[in-house]
Amino acid sequence: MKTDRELPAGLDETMGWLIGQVFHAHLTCSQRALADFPGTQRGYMVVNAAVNGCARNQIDMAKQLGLDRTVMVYLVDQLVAAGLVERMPDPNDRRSRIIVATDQGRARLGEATQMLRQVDDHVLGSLDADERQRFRDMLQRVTAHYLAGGGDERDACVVAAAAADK
Amino acid sequence: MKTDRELPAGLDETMGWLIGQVFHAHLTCSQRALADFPGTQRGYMVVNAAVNGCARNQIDMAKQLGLDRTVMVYLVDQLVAAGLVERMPDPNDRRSRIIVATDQGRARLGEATQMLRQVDDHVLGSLDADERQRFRDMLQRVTAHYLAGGGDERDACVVAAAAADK
DNA sequence: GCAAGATAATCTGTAGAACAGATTGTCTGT
DNA sequence: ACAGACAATCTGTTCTACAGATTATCTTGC
Repeated sequence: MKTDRELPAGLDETMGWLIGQVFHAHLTCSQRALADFPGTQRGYMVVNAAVNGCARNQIDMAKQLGLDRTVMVYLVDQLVAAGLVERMPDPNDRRSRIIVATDQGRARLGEATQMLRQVDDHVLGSLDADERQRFRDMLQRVTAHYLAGGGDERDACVVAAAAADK
Repeated sequence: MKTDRELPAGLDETMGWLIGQVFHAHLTCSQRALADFPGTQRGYMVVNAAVNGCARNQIDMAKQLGLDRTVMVYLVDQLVAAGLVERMPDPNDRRSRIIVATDQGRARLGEATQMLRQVDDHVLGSLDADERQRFRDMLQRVTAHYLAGGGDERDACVVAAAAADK
């Protein structure tokens, strides 16, 4: 009754398409959930990183989050304007600005995190609790493995190898 | 020795970030694999759909693949120029063009599919064969569930519900 | 102590993609 | 035959990411 729209023939076996669909589903859904959060998903990431305090400065944070340094500028601008974070001058290096979360930022982050949890439950609605845990676990391992391998850099050789045997 | 780059604190629990990382990993890797495939991933999707012949015309195919109709135009343009597909006039409706794959298109699709399989193996390298199968299965179920629910449309209510209890 | 190079943040300009809207040719129903 | 709908295309606008230059600051070598 619901499955009048089926998976496109052939594509349902394509891993890239499947991942893309799930990504898109989660993206659009969380986009709405974070609609009035400055910078939406990326803003959330920055505030989260600020709360955890695991970055020495803007560029360092940008690298950790996989953002462009120039994007970071107006992203932090928005968050500062909304009062969620502050640019603290680094006493040890006057070039650097340390991004610290305000109390309000901490509070908004908590709310947003709860809403995102509901998004997770919605998007992964067809998996039971046990499967969800396994799914998350697999994602973590794949991500860790990818980042450990240096991100994009190593991919080239794989492609070269694949192109070789033709 | 490899894990000098760890998962950012806090974010590693965020489902959206994890999915995004895996998506990005697969995207960039398959982008290189399909570098000389006209239209890269999207071109691949179109040729695949053309081979399966499950679309009545361009717009229908665009809908099935989740592409914009105007994007479809220059995407098919590229593929025609490369000789992978042809725009056949629909004898029943002269407005429509049926997208059919050429022999060359079929061949290139086969090659590309093989390369993408190697990309899958590379990106999911940290999962064993059994886990990979379960992972793909979960993705299929989540995607089917999402598409069956009408894609984006239904998401709004979830967000509304989440926003309500504050 | 100071010139030379590196680095953090910012600003500017540009290239590319996505999308809305108008246009042309065609179909369908009355 | 005429009005409205639809397929494909074209045009123009908007938005975003990114490269490159700029300014202020730090570090190093002499």
